[in-house]
Amino acid sequence: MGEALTRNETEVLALLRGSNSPMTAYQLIGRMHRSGSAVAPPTVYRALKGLEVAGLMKRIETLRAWAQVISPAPGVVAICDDCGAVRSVAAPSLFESLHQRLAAEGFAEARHTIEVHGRCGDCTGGQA
Amino acid sequence: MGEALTRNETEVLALLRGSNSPMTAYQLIGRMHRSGSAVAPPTVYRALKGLEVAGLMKRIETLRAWAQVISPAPGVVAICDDCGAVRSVAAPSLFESLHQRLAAEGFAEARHTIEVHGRCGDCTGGQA
DNA sequence: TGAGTTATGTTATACTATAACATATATCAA
DNA sequence: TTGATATATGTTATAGTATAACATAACTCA
Repeated sequence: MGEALTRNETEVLALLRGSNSPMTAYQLIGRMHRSGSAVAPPTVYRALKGLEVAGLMKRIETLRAWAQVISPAPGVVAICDDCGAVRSVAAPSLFESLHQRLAAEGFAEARHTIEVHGRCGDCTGGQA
Repeated sequence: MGEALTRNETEVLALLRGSNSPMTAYQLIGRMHRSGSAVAPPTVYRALKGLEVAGLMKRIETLRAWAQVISPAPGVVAICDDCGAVRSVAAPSLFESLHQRLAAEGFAEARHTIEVHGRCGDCTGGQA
């Protein structure tokens, strides 16, 4: 467990850590070019995949972009359409009730994607 | 309300109705070509957008494909990885608890995407 | 040494989606 | 009937996202 990251994975992770919001694969490629690593798409897609498997990143499906996420386990991804920030929020009871609901339909879950767009607390200034 | 569908929208909807599983935009284009309408991508993307606005279809983000959906309101999309079938399941209490959970974080929701992959009842043969 | 494995590099191409502009068709008021 | 407006469609080109396939390097360890 906890495999060491490769050189490319480390570089991609650092870029995403330094970004407040998700980046597309091609934004990452652009950044890497500017910083001297002239990588091709497969390089960054490989790194993204490795980081995803390691649980360090997620593809944000609704943005077709990639974000570093902290949360382990399945979480709810909250995406601020204002500042771009992405947070993964734990919600075990929610997943439990989702499980109940789907089991009632005879559906056996394997993988969840829950993304919510809106405005984060910082951007609403408190008035949700 | 209930605007009439355009010719292209009608054709795209008919194709999706006839399909058990979601189709990509380019699969739709291919089908339409074979049936005599030599449409270009913007044509089908426009139709898809119109149908989505009308609440008749959804883009399945995790599949990058489009599916006819019945359910009104926000629902949970259950996708069978075996047979490809997509169902939209109502789950009002789930959305309510999701709302509570996010409000507690100061997050003001605007739009949800909930997609669950797994195996449907037909494919598990009952044993979930 | 050399066989196996993992990471990387490289080229090309597939797949998904939209911009921008052109044309047609419908509606309706003057 | 004309023309103003709006809506639908067509057309060409291109942007943006992702992977296949093959080549090379580097590492490990029997």
